[in-house]
Amino acid sequence: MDISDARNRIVATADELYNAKGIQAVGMDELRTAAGVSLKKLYQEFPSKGSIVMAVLERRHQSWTEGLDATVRRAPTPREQLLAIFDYLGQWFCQSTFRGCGFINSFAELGAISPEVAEYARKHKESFQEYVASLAAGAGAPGYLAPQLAILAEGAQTTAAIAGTPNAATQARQAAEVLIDAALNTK
Amino acid sequence: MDISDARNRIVATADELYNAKGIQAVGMDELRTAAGVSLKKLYQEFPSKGSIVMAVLERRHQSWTEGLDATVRRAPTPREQLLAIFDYLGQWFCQSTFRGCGFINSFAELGAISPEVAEYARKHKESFQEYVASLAAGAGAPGYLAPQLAILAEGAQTTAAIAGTPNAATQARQAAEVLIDAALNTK
DNA sequence: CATCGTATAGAACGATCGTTCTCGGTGCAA
DNA sequence: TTGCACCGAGAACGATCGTTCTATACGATG
Repeated sequence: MDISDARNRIVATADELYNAKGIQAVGMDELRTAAGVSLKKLYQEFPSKGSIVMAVLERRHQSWTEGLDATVRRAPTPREQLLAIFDYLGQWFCQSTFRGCGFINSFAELGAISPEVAEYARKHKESFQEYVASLAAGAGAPGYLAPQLAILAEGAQTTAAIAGTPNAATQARQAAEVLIDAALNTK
Repeated sequence: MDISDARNRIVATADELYNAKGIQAVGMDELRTAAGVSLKKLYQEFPSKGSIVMAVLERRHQSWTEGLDATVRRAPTPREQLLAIFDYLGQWFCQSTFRGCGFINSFAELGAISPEVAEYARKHKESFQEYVASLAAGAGAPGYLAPQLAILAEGAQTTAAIAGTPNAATQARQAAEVLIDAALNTK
């Protein structure tokens, strides 16, 4: 087993467990067992639980960004690229492991007591907003459209998570269509 | 001191502390000290921390519902009543104690390990959606408008919380205006 | 084979959690 | 004054947390 192989497995396992049960509900021993590494190796790879949490957030950010971009890139027109954001959300919501946005959740759980976590969540959302803004700019939309679509996407995530149904994705997508067309026509 | 007076102070203090630091980060001893009651009285009023959490959620639900309705009722027309939702959010976001929706936060923190909390958060969001639906119906809007506005409201809450700015309220309000007018015109 | 460095499983540690118990004081009734 | 029922402060308890330490097994090297 490679050394970074163990590292990856630890982070991947932590990601799953933290998502399924919440960060604070998963102890190091449970993570150790699930990842199949010794406690010593765990602390050899990471100095503390907090650093594992940050590594999980980085992993989530990368996974989310790549997955979103892959879906968006399949859309033929700038307008459909903006709508593809909500298709990506729809796929995500349908996964059985979906339990809400990991950044919203970690912010809610640890944001008040961990400046690192709060800051990383802020950065992640900021990067999403910039991504939406770049797509909106590509569609020739006015600047106010992107924040509106980002808010729709955020709302769809929490609504889907708490309601337990993926309906919010299509509802948000239809709303996005109205907002996009209105923004493009009044331009 | 009345017996229910102590109860109210416990719940009010727990509400503040849980909101400020997160539920799991506030121990019974800290709550006891802040509320100024003995540990014995605390457990005399509530059988467990979980029951305090549920009492806090009930308090939040009542406070939110009443505050929202008071703002909405001041609006003269059905259309402006729908928009008043976002004015209410704007006021809320500007409070220094604002740290996101307490139900989203409690769901993120405890939803996976406490069916009670998850269920109550679901019920709260459901009641909000029904409230929006009743306002939308009063404005003569088609049925699909209310979920769209509710998603906007949810998104504004998480965006404002994580970004740390109240901007999302006005952005969501402007988006709501577009959606409302589009829905009313195509009817 | 003997030896040594390393990795492992799991015990142990201090801290903190939610919860309960004990002790000492206080007000009231007789 | 004496007895008694309550009350608050905080010690105590068992569990669990994150983290570290120890004892044991193993594998490579001479």
